[in-house]
Amino acid sequence: MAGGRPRDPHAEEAILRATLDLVAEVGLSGLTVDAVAARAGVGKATIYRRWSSKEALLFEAVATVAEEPPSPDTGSLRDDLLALSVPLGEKLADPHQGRVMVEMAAAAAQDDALREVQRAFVERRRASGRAILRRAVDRGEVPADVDADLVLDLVVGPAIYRSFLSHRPVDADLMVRTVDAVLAGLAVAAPS
Amino acid sequence: MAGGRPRDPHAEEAILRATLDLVAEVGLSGLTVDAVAARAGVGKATIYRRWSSKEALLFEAVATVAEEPPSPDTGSLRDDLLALSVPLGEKLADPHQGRVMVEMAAAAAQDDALREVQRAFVERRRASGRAILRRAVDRGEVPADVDADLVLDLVVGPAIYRSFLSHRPVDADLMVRTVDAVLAGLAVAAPS
Amino acid sequence: MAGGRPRDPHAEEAILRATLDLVAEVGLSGLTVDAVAARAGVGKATIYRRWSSKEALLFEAVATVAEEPPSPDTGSLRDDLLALSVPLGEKLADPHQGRVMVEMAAAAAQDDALREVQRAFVERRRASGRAILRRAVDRGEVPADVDADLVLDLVVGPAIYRSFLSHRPVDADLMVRTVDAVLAGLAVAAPS
Amino acid sequence: MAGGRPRDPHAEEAILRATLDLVAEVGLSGLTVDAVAARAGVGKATIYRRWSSKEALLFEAVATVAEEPPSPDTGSLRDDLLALSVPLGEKLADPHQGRVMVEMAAAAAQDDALREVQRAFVERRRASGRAILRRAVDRGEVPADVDADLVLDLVVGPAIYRSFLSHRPVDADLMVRTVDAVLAGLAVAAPS
DNA sequence: TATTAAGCGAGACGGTACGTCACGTCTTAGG
DNA sequence: CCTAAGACGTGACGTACCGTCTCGCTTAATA
Repeated sequence: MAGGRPRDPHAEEAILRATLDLVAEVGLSGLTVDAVAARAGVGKATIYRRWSSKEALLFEAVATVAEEPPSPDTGSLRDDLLALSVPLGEKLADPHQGRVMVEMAAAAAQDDALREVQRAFVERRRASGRAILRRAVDRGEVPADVDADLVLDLVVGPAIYRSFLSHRPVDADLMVRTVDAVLAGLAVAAPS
Repeated sequence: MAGGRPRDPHAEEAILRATLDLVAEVGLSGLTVDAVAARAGVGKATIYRRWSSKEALLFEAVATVAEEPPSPDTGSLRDDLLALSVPLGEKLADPHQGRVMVEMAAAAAQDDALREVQRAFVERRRASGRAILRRAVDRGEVPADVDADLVLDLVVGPAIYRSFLSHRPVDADLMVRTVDAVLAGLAVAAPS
Repeated sequence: MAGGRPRDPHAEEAILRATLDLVAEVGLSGLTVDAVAARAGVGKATIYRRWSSKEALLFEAVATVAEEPPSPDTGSLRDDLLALSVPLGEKLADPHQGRVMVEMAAAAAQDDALREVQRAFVERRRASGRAILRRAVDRGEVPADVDADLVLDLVVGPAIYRSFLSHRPVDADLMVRTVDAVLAGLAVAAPS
Repeated sequence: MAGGRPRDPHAEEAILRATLDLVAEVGLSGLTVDAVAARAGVGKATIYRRWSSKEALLFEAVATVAEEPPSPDTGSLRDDLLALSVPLGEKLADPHQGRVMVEMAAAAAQDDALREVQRAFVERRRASGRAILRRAVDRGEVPADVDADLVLDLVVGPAIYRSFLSHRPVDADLMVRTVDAVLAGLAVAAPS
């Protein structure tokens, strides 16, 4: 048993593009499936056949354009961490992207499936961060028993906190000072 | 001309209570103005007369029940910081409250007025935190040029980041390890 | 046992005037008590203290400006009837007044009290018409057993029917032809 | 491009039936679109997709159940006219139907489109009446230059006037006496 | 003259219905 | 079986009026 018309890949592409365009224009909360369908020149059913909700659609659309997490290996822990955190800071500093990020976080908070998607998305970036720390351990820059997860939380947390909750500006300088403060803590914890 | 029947404070109270009850039951996204009105035994217009949106209503309801920010003065920077951060961690660890927090953050991201309310709310807590650091400076625990804002971001950020974005558990232990890591950084920055 | 402030006759007058102005502008269905109160510079309670509904208010407002029914006595039945019917035709021919009349009829259809008011209002005009016919009988113009009520119904009915239901124009010529046709019927019923 | 799901004729039917049921129960003014939707098991949008107002809906519902205008041909002008007017009299005599009729007239007075609908509805009945008179002319019962429109206005007007405005009872006897009076006028106008 | 009961403008109150919007599903005809 | 189009039932939205109810004032007639 088989056959039937195959799904049109053009439709998929058009939907994702329309989604990104619209979310940039009106935000996640202002996004409507009707508008996506109209913009993409597609029936609503064609969207729901592929995604279970507009949030799921947005998550995939965002994933589509998200570049691979950077895996920097500059030989310096500080530079590696900055290569990881500065792009995040730039994303949060952009009002559009920052708003969409917190709206996605809110959506994920209410839906187990989306939460898992977002967790996995973040985890991929964290894996890259753990690799950075592993190399730093190998180089002797930090003690072997460093709590990599906590270090990453400390590097990333302040920017998230500022952007999502305390509504103070995020910029590159913040990321630098954050990394330096965290490294200071690692140094004292591991004196020669 | 001044006249007119004054607004009924009982209605105000009933609305806020109904809002809190309902948001605890169904979350911000599941909250409807109709339901609040019904639960409070109030007409919808009575709600809209006071608040411009259900988000604004929720913000005030939450502010109403929010206890004053703790102003601990234990004589120890570490204990003071924990007194500040552990209650936040507990709030985030509760699925209900954590979800509502990120939903409120998303709402604030889309509305200037709400953003300002949230910013002020957070700022009051941060002021308490800056006082803690000032006292620590006075005691000589940390150098006078400590960047209090960054320290507070580092203390709070990881928990926010975990709860909102990376969806890993938050608990008291996390708060302790975070504070200790931050203090380690301060120590090395200010060696005797 | 004592007084209390007497009702302000200025308020009464202002309310009735505002009602007539507004009903001319927006019709009975578009009339709101709030608007009447605002226009009259009066509290809503001051209106409800005097009238039980906006329809009752309108009925009294209209009665206030309604001139006394004409009691023509030209010596000719034809002229007397025309003196009675032509002004009605003019009222119906005016789109504003015609619309308000049918709206008032609809309101009266739903409310016993208003129906009685309207019935009495019409009855006063009919009494004048019956007097006309009585005089015509006295003059020997028509037989003594003429059914005055039916004659009046025949004189007035066509204009009402055209205006309310069949939506064809009403004009003075219609009233003349109607009266002449009715008189023709009377003549044959009372030959020489 | 033509596609799209066709409108469900079952919904249409259910809506019209619910409308008639409800208007019989509560009258036009007591009719609510919500109630129609609930009774018909239909969403409100499904109603608004087809009709622009509850009045428009009612007009169509009434038209749906209105029997074709009688086209009597008894060979007698008197009997033909009675065949036309007596059923109208019965309709007006019924409090329910009479009330709805005047409410519909009031609605038509305020809306051009509805007025045209009602005008056309009445006109169809009037055409039947004109045919009656034409045949009477052919038979030589009345002169060729009879003003058919005026005759019909005279036959129908009194009942309308009584029901809508003067609030006196309408019954079959009234219709008979009206027709006889009108015929008397025609006879004198056309003596052998 | 002091009291007092009712009226006053203003406007908030609990309701009800409005007409709109977006949801996610379903039903067409056609490829 | 997929497609575009678009109607479907559901349910919340924010608005507009309804008729009632305080408010803090007059304003006269009564005691």
